[in-house]
Amino acid sequence: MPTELPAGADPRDIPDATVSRLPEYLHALHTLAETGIATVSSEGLAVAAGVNSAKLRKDLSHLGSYGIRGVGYDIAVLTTQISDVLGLRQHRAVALVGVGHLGQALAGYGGFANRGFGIAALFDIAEDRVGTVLNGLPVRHLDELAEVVSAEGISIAVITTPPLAAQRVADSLVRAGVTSILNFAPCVLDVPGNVDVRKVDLAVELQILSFHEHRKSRNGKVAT
Amino acid sequence: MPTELPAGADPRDIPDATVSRLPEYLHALHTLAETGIATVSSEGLAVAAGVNSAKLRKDLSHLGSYGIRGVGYDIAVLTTQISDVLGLRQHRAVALVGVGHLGQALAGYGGFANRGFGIAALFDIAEDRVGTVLNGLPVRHLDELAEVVSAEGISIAVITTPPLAAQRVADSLVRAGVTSILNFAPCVLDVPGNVDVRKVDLAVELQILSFHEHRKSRNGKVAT
DNA sequence: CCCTGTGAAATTATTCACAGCA
DNA sequence: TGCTGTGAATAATTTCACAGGG
Repeated sequence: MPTELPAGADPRDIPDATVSRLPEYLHALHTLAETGIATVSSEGLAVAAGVNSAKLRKDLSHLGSYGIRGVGYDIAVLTTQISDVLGLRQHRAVALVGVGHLGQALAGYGGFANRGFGIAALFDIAEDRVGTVLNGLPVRHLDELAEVVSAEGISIAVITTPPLAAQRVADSLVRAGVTSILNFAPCVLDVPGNVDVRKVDLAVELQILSFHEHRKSRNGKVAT
Repeated sequence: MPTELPAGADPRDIPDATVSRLPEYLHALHTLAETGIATVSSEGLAVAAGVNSAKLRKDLSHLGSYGIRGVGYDIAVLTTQISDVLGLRQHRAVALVGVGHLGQALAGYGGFANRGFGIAALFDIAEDRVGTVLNGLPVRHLDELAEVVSAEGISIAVITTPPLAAQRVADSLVRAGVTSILNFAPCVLDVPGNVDVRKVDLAVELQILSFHEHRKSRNGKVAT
């Protein structure tokens, strides 16, 4: 048995849809924990996370059984369990490339540190940005990437560059050993199969909302 | 009621998964148009958009048939068609509430204007922000929301406030007549059923990547 | 022929509904 | 009795594979 598998849950078997909701559950658990209560029912947690309770129970069942029938879930236990599955028990260092407006906003975003992440290094190529200090972190030149990634043990990076630079940056990141990328540049990245990419495109989100607006405005009946 | 549709595509019948990809196709089409070519095959467009061609064809089939067999799609025609379905032929005014770091970054994000959106108004409640000017737009007090939303014909809003303020802001937006919300605050919003909410949570995206990192690091094989 | 459009099959995700334990 | 965990039913999405038009 090569890799130790703690109990019940093989990460390989957790469906993507479930994985994408686990962070929401974790966040809801943190919020509930602050109110001082010790346990929560699937219905209570589901409401706090904005899903229905059947889906929540099914999701949690993929992690193994950690609830108490007739009572609910122990908030501390479930928090630990989900953090464990998500790999958040170990602090993860993140590199951010592209210190424009969005990059600066993310670099200063308090929400990361509270949730298991720390921006460990900032990179850019603009002469007037390299060397400045942001939130206590120096902005380094992209040329130092490989060195810093290795020194800081970074495996996750965020790209907030203009789209034309993004592919080149992604190539550098991959060469430096980064294996997960969060891409805010509106373009498709071409990376090796072992590298995970998630994309956030702000304009796309608005366009999806636009579709729904449009649909609503055609609301009345459309006669044949 | 008898909501029958005249021709081509009933927006009601376009699956969510397809809607969420249409903006990507549109973006890819714009990029291709800049190269000067007039038509593109499903395979070519699929690569540009980062999906496989069967999925792309199935998606486009929901809009009606706009391809030419043996040739591909006319880029101009398909661009118009998708823009139409997404409701982007009419310019949509967007309000942004919460002019912190992220809000400022979004207010200055050029990507919106190019893609059919304009930030039409900025709101905040902090004394030292209200009255300042950002990118040529004045930051108004949240109290003016209803008035401005009505005057500017705004139906879409972006929330970039701290989570504790977000629900209150959402309530105000709904009262003012906004029916689509893009929420960057890490919290669940409670809104009426006719209001669409999309949520973008930056920490959640990182946590999902963390899961995949964690999985990779347990790499060795676990025998069945 | 080439490439679209699409039924049919396969896969994935959600919801139901209830057995069984605390 | 209340609530979890889960098979079974349903729904949504993706993929296959090929008929048929240009």
